Amino acid sequence: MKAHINVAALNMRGFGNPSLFHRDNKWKYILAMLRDKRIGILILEETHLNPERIEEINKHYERVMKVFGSSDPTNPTGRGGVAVVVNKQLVALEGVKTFEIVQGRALMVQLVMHKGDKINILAVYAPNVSGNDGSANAQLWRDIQHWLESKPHAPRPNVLMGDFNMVESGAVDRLPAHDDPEEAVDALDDLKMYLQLKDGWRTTFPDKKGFTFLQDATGSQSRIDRIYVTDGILETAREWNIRTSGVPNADHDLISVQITSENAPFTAKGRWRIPEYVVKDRGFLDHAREQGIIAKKELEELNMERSPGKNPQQIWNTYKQKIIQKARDRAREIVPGLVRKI
DNA sequence: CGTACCACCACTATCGTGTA
DNA sequence: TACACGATAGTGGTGGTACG
Repeated sequence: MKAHINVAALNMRGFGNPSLFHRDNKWKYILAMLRDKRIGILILEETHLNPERIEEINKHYERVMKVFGSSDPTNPTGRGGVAVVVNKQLVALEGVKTFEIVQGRALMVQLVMHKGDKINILAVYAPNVSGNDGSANAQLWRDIQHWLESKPHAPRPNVLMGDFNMVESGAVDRLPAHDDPEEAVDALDDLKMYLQLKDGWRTTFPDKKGFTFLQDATGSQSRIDRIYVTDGILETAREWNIRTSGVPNADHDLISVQITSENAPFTAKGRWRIPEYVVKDRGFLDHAREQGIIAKKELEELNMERSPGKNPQQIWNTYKQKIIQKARDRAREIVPGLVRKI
């Protein structure tokens, strides 16, 4: 049984050839990506999908994926558009709900993970800022917040991801470095605070330079594609990645993360067990062996004579306590190491 | 089917002008 | 002098249509 799921986002820059069967159509690359990278949920921007195209895709790829989309109101096949693709072979579709918050720009999907946990993913494609004018970009964040405030019974997103078309800190997220308009940064900040969300990649790599968008013409790079999550999700999230997508002519990279549902085994009320990555850890194994030998020696020295302070049960128990303590210590040491390795 | 065309889209850089 | 702002240019793509 799988407790974790790969979530990814990509700006796909159009549909490709208008025929799904044509070799230059992009959707077969999307499918290949879902399979190769074992992506359960994929967020797409600049999809240029109208309802007819969505229907066509859902028919053609019915056995493997389901697409939920929101189209630009004025030019659905020509600009913008967000979509959420569910890999049917990895994620159950029962109980899925969608909320179109801003047409062609913001679409929320609620999915039911195993054990009934719900995950609410808000997919966004923000307007780009032009020069110093961040007003359109800022407006999207305000529109989303107003929508949420006016619908207190709608789900709160615990994942916010997509193409933000701006960065929070120009010094580290752009090359050459430059800040984006304050209006946009502030509006996103407000929404972040309202939803208690954090930039997962930046939290994991506080000073690292990493970019998701390269403009060939100018050589400038930026990290305008991001994934924000709640603390609860951040705790167990792994594998924050920026990778090439394999989709032709998509000039953004694929961003992804592996998340675990909030009540998943590691943090559940259920019995704690030694994580797999600790069981395989050399430091832990050596310690377990050493302590085992010590315990065995103590047992032999007992020579079948028991007393309240010294008996086989007690020796066994202290042995177990020592191993568990070591496992917890190693787990704490290993996890940041794993993250750093990525 | 491929190609040629045209308007449009996305994103960044740069340059001139006004203001502190 | 420094910066904010607005307009514009530049690059390379897209989608739709027409044409062969």
